[in-house]
Amino acid sequence: MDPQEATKCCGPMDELLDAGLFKALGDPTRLKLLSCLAKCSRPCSVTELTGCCAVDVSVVSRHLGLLERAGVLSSAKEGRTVFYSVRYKPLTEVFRKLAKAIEASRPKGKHATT
Amino acid sequence: MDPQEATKCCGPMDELLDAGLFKALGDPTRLKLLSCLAKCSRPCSVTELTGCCAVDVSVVSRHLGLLERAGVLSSAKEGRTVFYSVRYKPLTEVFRKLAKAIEASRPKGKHATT
DNA sequence: TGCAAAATTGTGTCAACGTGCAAAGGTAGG
DNA sequence: CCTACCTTTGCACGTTGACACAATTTTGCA
Repeated sequence: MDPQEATKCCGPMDELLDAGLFKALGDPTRLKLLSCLAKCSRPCSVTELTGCCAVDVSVVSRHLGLLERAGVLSSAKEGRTVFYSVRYKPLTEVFRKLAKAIEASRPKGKHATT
Repeated sequence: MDPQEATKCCGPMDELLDAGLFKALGDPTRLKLLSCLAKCSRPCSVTELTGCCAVDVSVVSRHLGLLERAGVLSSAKEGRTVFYSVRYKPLTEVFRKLAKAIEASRPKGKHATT
């Protein structure tokens, strides 16, 4: 198949390759927040999470909001504090499907797959 | 565990969460190139890949170079044309490990995992 | 040797992004 | 009410990133 034709036909990868998700994960500070949140294994507030990285609270708030809009986190307001949690299921699913799709599109034993 | 402490201890996710990789995948044009390359199931030249997206050849060249440096693609020069291929194995592995790590850090049956 | 093709690199432009600081919502408690 | 706390938003600044176009390099071929 030529790349020209490949553009038109859409395989299982196309709906999985979401630029928004990857862009959200493409920042060290946001990655740190996600890692922290995952290691805590519990919902954390914005102020708590601010202790994870060396930036202002306002910046953390913005990052968390972005991660939520990207589908990485979920938030739950409780009084005046907002608790963020990792959306484990969807995130796991996306990466698992992605691995599967890439694996599937690999031409087995035809080309070098370095 | 508090986010403060979580910052210091490094779990299996920390080495997997590479901002460089996600940043490389966080652009629609680059994603299109990757998708095209995967659907073709064969190495493609820069000129060929240019047919995939509506940008200049120079831009495509830069994108492909970036994807290669990020570990997504591999290149093989043949005469005056350069063929790019998807690095299926490492890419699949990263996403599979990522899915595993996120799944593992999920607190089973304790909090809502929306 | 000269020319054409393929790819890269240089340069300038414009939008998007990350950040800090200050101000502004909301919300619980005295 | 009034204050303190948590969070969000507005604004300004500097950096990064994507892009087009032109020039350059490298290679194959007549």
